[in-house]
Amino acid sequence: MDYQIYDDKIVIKDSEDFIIEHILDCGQVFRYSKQGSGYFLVQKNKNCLLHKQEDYVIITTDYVDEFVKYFDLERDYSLIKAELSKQEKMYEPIEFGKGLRLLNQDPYEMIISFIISANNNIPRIKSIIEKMCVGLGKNMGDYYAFPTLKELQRADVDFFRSIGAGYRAEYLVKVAQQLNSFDFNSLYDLDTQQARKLLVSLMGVGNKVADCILLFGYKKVDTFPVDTWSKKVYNYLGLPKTESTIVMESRLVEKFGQLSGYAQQYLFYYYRQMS
DNA sequence: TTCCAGGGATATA
DNA sequence: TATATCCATGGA
Repeated sequence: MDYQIYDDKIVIKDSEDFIIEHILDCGQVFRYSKQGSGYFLVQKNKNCLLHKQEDYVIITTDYVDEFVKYFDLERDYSLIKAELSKQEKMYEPIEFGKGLRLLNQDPYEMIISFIISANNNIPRIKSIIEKMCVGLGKNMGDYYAFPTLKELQRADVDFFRSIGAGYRAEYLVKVAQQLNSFDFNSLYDLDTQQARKLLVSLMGVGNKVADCILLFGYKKVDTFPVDTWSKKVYNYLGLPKTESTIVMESRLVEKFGQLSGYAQQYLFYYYRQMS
């Protein structure tokens, strides 16, 4: 990725490998909103502003180093796309979402966010998370930080109900306690299967939510989260019929290997936007 | 009114 | 291990 770093901004030369809307709207991130001609984004307690200007994408932020990592700028997505495009029925989805990138997000934030995502839709997920941040997170002036674990533990079931979490309210209270003894960093060094096993021991985390945490929080790209959209994608790809999501996932990961996570994002974005 | 959304927990066999 | 049922909420 061709980019320049300044004190308070990252300047990316206009590229098919970085398109703001593709990155934000592919379902991996929830804390962003339109602001003027650009987008305002928050991760943990840090923020940035994204906008396109003539031949550049500008990321304005006080946390330049963090967001270079966050936006995965060191990775060459043209290679990933070239490789994936060789697969049948992949050319169109990749062309459609050619500017998306897999963000490097905070594992703890992913755990909480994707517990909320279960059997829910994206606008509601965003709304619940935002209310949670306003209610529990630190006031940073222009925005609220994602609540720390300690801040999260101050909330009870009634609070999570009041922000619309529904039956997930009890999961959140329970998992906030479980996370006291959860070694977040240890998962980076484990293989995907071992790490998944630890994650599904958490309340409200099943296979699919675990896969999202592994993919978006830990960059375990040999995962293919199977949700209601992926089930449609599965048929689109023409794989052997099955009702089992476990079988679907294993066939998808077998098909895409170490590029599974990337494939999943292009397909999810394409199929969801087309519907 | 029913269906659906980036599903998971629980009971049951 | 595999399947059936229940679960809050709000938009379509």
